[in-house]
Amino acid sequence: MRHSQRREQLLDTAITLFARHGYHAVGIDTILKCAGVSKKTLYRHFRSKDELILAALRKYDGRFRNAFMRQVEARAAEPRGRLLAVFDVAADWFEADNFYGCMFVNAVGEYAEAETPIRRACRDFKAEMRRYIEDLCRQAGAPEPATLAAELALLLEGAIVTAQVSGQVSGRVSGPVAHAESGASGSRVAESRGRAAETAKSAAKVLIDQALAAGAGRP
Amino acid sequence: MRHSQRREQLLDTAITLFARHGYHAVGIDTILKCAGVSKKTLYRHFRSKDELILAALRKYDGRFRNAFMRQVEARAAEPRGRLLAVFDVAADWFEADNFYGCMFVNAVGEYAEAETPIRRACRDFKAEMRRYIEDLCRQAGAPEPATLAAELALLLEGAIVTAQVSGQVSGRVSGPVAHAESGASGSRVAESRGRAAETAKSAAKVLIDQALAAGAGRP
DNA sequence: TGTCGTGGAGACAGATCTGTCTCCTTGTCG
DNA sequence: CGACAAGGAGACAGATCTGTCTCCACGACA
Repeated sequence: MRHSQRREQLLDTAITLFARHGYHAVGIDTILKCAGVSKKTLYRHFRSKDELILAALRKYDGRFRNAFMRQVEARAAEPRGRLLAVFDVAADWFEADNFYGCMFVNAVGEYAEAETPIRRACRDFKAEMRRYIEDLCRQAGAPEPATLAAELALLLEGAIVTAQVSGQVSGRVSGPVAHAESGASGSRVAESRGRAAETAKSAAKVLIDQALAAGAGRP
Repeated sequence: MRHSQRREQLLDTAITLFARHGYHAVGIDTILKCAGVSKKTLYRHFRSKDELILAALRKYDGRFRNAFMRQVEARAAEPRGRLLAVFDVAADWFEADNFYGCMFVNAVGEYAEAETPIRRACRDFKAEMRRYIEDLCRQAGAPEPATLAAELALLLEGAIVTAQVSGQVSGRVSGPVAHAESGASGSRVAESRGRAAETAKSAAKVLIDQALAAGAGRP
């Protein structure tokens, strides 16, 4: 395996484990075992666990935003349609098995103290997402794209958290003991989480229409 | 000190520390030292750390919801005014020094796996908050109080997370080293976090008015 | 005054964590 | 073929974590 391949393997494993279990809860040894990489290799690429976390967040940032935007653009061609498609893409995300909320929000929850690079990475991610929504708002002709974008971003953020907290856990991952009611519960779980996205979408529609109407009524 | 006083002292300390640093990051010994209580006493009251966390969340749940509702009701008498006051109360909360986001959301981030009592406590908290908002929506005469409440709850949730992630850290707590720019930065921080609440409030106004207008136009 | 429950202080076990270091294998390139 | 860098496996140090246990002080009450 090539030098850089190991690095990516390490980061991918770290992303998966941190997303699922949290940051403090996942030890270095666990990541190493899952990635099939030795400790020496890890510390050759990253100076410390914090640096690994930071690199993982950065990689996830790029990958997530890229996929998100591509999916939004695949779903609709018009700016207004794309603004609404944001919430459809979110619904798909929520219904995935490996949905554990927003990695960045969870990271800030664990690294709240002080102004660490980890916090900065999280702020940057949210700012970029907001900027993308703002671009869509501007293309849609909103008179105050920044304001509308801030409102829609709030709805999206709220939907993510609500889907994370309210949705039951997937169950599939919890171990060898099968739950009694785990028959069709998977899809029921997905449905309950997807509802947050639907609610956000219907609220977004109201806000978008109101903003665009206000823009149209102006000289 | 009385038996039950020690228990409450323990819980209050735990709430403060968990909120600020997270759950895995705070060890038992730290809580004991801050609370001025011995290890024996802790394990007399709680079987394990998880049980302490659960008890802390439950106590915080009651205290927070109580204070929140009292403040909302002190700010406005009419149901519609109270729905909006929710976001003013949130703004005050965000601007407090000891604001570190929602304890429950952070808890779910760290205990995502499996269906633990901790997860359940978090879900219950969010459900109760939503129910309170739904009651206000019903009193305000919304034709579909559950739908409007879900939308407003999403906005509130989004504002909490956004205030937590986007807002700089307070600084005051970070140690003996004073930051160079810590002169009036405290209020600037509070202002940046309060903006999320303002955005949510203006969006809420649109959603509420639209819902109430739809209700008035119906037989 | 003697007894008993409560709690403080902390030693201790056993596990786990991060980060370093050694020993050995493997693959690559001159 | 020979040198050398990369990596695997894992021992190790030192810290920290949870949870149990002992020893002792103190106060309430018969």
